[in-house]
Amino acid sequence: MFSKACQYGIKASVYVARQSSLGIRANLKDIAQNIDSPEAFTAKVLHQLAKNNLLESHKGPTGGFMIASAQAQKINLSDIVEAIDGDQIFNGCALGFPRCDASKPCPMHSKFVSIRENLKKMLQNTTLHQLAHELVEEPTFLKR
Amino acid sequence: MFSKACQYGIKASVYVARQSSLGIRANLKDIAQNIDSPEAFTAKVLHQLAKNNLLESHKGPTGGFMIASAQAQKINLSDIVEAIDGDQIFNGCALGFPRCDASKPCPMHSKFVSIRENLKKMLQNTTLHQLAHELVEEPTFLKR
DNA sequence: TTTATTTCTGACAAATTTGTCTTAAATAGA
DNA sequence: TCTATTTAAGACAAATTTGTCAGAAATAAA
Repeated sequence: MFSKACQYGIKASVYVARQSSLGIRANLKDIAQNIDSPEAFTAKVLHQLAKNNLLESHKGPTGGFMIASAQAQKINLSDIVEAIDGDQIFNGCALGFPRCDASKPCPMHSKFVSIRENLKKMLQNTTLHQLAHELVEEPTFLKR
Repeated sequence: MFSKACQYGIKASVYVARQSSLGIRANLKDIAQNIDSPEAFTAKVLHQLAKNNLLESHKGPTGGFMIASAQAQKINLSDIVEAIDGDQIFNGCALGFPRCDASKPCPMHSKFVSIRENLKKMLQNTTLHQLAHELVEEPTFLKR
């Protein structure tokens, strides 16, 4: 469904947002440990998110990553997913056709659109703030 | 969402079922041409489906692949997907955790379960016969 | 029985995704 | 200014998925 890069990206974003809300700037090592991901690979994902203005990065000692709470309320899961995996998941055909719509549907089209739309809506309606917040009030986990 | 192997598998199954309903046994070359897929790779996928009893294969001249209409009514899309991609799509966690449920949820869990269930139900409730049949009464396409 | 055709099988190759490593660039603090 | 720390960047490596090829096994038909 989502690539590993994307999964790491979501976990990292949730962790950074949560730390930020506590006034703590999270650095790479800290993030990777807390979401149980390979450090160097996670660095790339974080950089990708930073390039898309989905989080702030700061170099140097005391540096690290931040997402202001106000920002976290504006960022949807769909933004993160799209920044890393692209928009294939939102618009793509189940059978991989470059073009597939009601006027020239693949055999799965009519059954698949509503699934895809549900997923899209869920991702577009879920903010990063929500995920980070719910993590606090009723704990959800970022590592096993 | 689905691997390429799985997409080929679905397309091939639909094509074979359709040909079978016309009394025609489809061979590899014919299938690959009509679903616009690499021949050798498709052979592997077909073999995988045959191993799972989702279609019959016959060697030798006039050989090829078949799915009896009665069978096609019993085969669900979920059977095909599971035979090729496994059951990760039905039960897997959005963030990739090996275990993720209400008692120990990942941050996306509560939002994701209904999406996953919808997809599962759709695949379980759609028969191969349906897809192959709809292809006839209101054409859907297997290649572009 | 022989031949031609077709699926089966496994080794190999290419492409993509995932992951690692090293060096550069920035910067906070002594 | 100097040093230590941290992200940025890009080359490289491993793993997985996708795709190819060649020969074996089965079988229909002559």
